[in-house]
Amino acid sequence: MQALRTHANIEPLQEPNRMSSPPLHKTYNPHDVEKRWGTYWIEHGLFEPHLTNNNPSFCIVIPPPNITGSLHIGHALTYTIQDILIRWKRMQGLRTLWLPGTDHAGIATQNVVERQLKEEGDSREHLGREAFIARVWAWKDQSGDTIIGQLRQLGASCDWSRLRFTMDEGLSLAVREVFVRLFEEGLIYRGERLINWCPRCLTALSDIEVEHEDIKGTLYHLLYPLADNPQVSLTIATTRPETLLGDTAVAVHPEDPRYQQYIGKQVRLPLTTRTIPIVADSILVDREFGTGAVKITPAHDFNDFEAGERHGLPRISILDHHAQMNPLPLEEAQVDPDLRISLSGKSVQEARSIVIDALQQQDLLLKAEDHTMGLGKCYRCKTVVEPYLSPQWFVKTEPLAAPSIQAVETGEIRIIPEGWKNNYLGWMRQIKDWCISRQIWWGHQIPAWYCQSCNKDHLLKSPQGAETKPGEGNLSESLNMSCFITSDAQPIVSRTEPLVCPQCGGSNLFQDPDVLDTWFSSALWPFSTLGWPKQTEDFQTFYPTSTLVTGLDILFFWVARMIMLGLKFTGTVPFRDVYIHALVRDAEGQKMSKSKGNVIDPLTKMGQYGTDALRFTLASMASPGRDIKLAEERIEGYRNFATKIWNAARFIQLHVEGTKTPAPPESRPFPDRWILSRLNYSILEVTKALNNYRFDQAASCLYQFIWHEYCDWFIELAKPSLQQETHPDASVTRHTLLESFEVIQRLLHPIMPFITEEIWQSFPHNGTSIMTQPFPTENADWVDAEAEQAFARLQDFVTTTRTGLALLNIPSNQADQLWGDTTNDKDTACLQALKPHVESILRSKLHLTECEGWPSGNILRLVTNSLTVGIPVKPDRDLHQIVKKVQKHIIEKEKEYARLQGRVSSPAFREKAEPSVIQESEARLVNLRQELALLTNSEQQLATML
RNA sequence: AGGCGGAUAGCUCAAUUGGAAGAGCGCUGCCUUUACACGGCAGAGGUCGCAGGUUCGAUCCCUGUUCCGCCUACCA
Repeated sequence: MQALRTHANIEPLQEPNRMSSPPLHKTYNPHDVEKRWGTYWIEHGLFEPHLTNNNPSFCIVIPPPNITGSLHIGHALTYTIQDILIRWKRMQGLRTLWLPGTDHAGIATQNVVERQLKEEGDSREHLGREAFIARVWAWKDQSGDTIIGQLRQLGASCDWSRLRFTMDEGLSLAVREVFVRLFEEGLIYRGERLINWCPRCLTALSDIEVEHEDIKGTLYHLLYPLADNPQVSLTIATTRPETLLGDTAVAVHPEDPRYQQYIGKQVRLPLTTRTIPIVADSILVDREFGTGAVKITPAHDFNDFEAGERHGLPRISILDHHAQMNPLPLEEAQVDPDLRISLSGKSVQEARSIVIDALQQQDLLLKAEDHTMGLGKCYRCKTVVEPYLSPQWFVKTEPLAAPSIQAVETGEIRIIPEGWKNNYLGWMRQIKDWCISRQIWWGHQIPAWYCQSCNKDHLLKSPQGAETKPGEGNLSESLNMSCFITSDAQPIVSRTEPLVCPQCGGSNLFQDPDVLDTWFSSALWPFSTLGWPKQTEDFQTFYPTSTLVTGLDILFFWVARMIMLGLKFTGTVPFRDVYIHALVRDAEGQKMSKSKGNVIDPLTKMGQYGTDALRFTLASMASPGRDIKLAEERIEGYRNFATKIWNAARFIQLHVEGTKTPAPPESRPFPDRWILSRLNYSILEVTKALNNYRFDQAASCLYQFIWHEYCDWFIELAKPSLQQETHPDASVTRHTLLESFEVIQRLLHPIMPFITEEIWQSFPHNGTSIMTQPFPTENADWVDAEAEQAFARLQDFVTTTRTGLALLNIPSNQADQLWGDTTNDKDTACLQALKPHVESILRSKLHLTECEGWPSGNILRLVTNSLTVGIPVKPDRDLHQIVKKVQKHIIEKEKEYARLQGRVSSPAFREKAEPSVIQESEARLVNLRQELALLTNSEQQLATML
């Protein structure tokens, strides 16, 4: 640790200079303070790592916010936590880098710009691909960095000179490199699969981009007559009757006695002229559910798709990319002509009621019952997602998952809190292939090209299902119209654009129109941002990164995939620790959303209460594994804390100003030794908490120590000696005040960077910034158990005395006035009666040796081992209240006494409990007996006076 | 449907190899004492979700149960 202090990034501790610094303003104005130091830090390059030394590195890559985003409270939490870690490690002398950047957020950004175009009466299709992309870039340049500015406001000490964007040249290079290598190894493939399709965004989505929601639906029981005996029908249960037009089989359980005789026969598919087979499938069919007979619609249901594969069934897709019924496939499906006409162009909902009507007319609808079912929605636009058969690109994930599972199992990557580990492992173990192609324009276009000559038979397939050959119509127009490239086309995958076809030498090539899933480039973030695939200095210094801080919501989207691709391409884990923090909710525990109007805007709160207050609030509530319910009062409370610190600083400044900075004393009075010992303890506690990612514990420890020990006791005790210059302890106290307060600022700095910098700078100091001062470490010289014990007794004595005063309703500030009062008889009698009561309270808290001479006049004199104090008192003449209190006290004590006596007299307890426990219990019993005697006595005396 | 987590003061949350329940906010009372009323001092307030079990002793361990939250999932 000592060695670290000499490193260039950290300024060694020095005697503070004597230069007079401007004193703190009378009132704390967070806005001024934040503005001043926010700029200062950047101007002095304090966020940049110093590469010239050999200290260990510490690196966090930022979870890149979307360029469409603006800072919400969840961001504020995650970035505050990261900044706390970064500032702390930087102060500890590590080569520290927090690498910032933004994500191009494919679908989200495209949606934003498309919405703008719509307002202008324009459209993406009308603009064309190139112009549209140019338009998105223009939008990005204009408002894409909003959130970066807001991050700076938050005090985030990112190295802004290394700002990255997922579509930067370097990052795009990494994307291509990874894509090509995965393709070459057979880990990326194309195929016509059933995928999740958003009919509004007109693109494929991966499994995890679909949000599930339970809705109330209907389970329809439909009759499918046997082809050879229409008198007999199978009853099929379905929630989606409209898809029956695409049925290609009916499945029953092979061992279901009800249906065994029908297996292999045909049914007539209602509303069509087709017949379909009855197959046996034990995987698809649950005998208990519905009727035990299931329709198979391979093109519209994921299970049916798989069942279709097992039985070699054809797939009939009856919906187009807008999830509307389309004439062409309906004709292929041999739907009744009249129905075909009425269905054409209808949405799923409309089609459902038309189909139900038609079935009813033919008496083929047996019944309809309520049924809750899961419904998938697009995570970007909340539109109902439709399973859709289309050619897409996939990553084969299983070979990538195996090492990723191992990395977490062996602890090479730690997930904190550990509870989420199983979540990760469970998902990884049953991972599915990752659909990475998106039918949008904004993003990394897939580096695959097609030769029109080599694929001349069927190259394009329209969303309506029609296949066209190259040369028929305008190619680029077709691609604009969301045509798919058929899955049997041969892609040429390359790092650079090929000029000629390697097969035929022809030059009629065009690039795959799809772009990659946004999360594909995010998955490379920890190494692509550091320069990979080049072996840059940054990459070598900072990779693998140290800690990844994120919310649970992107564990699978992002974290899992970073681990998979990081291991695959760099051979090592991308980070050591994954710290997963909670989600922020409002005070009622509701998820914050604009539509609910319960959004707490961090920027507003920062303006209102100060950034430090917000940061401290977030830190204090970041307990692991729990959602954070943010109540505004908490921010207010910590704003008060900031004010308290400010005023403490002013107090010290006021009393040290103009005096010589005191030399370190040879010996200190015990309150000074006490506060240093407590400070040392706090340093250990805060460090321990930060080491364990317990930001809540660090915060509450700081709060408790600074407010309730340093301010409430130490500063209060310092006052008498500071206020008279001749006091023997004045110089020592000044030194202790200054010294400990400076350490406190450094200890607090990671959480409250602005106010601590302001205070630190306004005190005598040496160095550029508190940021580059060493984080406080343990100081064994400060440990003083004796002083702590002595101080605890003092605190107890003072507190108890004050309690006694309050009990007698004596305002402490009236003490002086009362001092000379003459005593009257009634008061004396009252005090006499109360004596046992007060004494019992005092006795239970203090080790009183005597409680003498009381009442003597109206002076209460208390004597303990070390102190004698005389307190002037005056009883309340209305005794009723006091008697009530005494009686209540007695009841409580009696209850406790009974319980304790039961325990102590139990033979089992005596036999089995530890001796120390027995002793303790017995001692307490004796104490209680005494107290009870005193109290009862007191009560009786008081009662006679009423 | 499965998995995980939570249930402790009016609110938000701590703590505990099982042995007298703790903070903050809020509330009540007193106090404008030259750091701070965004303050000080004191106080009230808890069958530690419900029911069983293990134990001399359970808020803590076990079983069951009820709510709430989250994650995963193909029950048509």
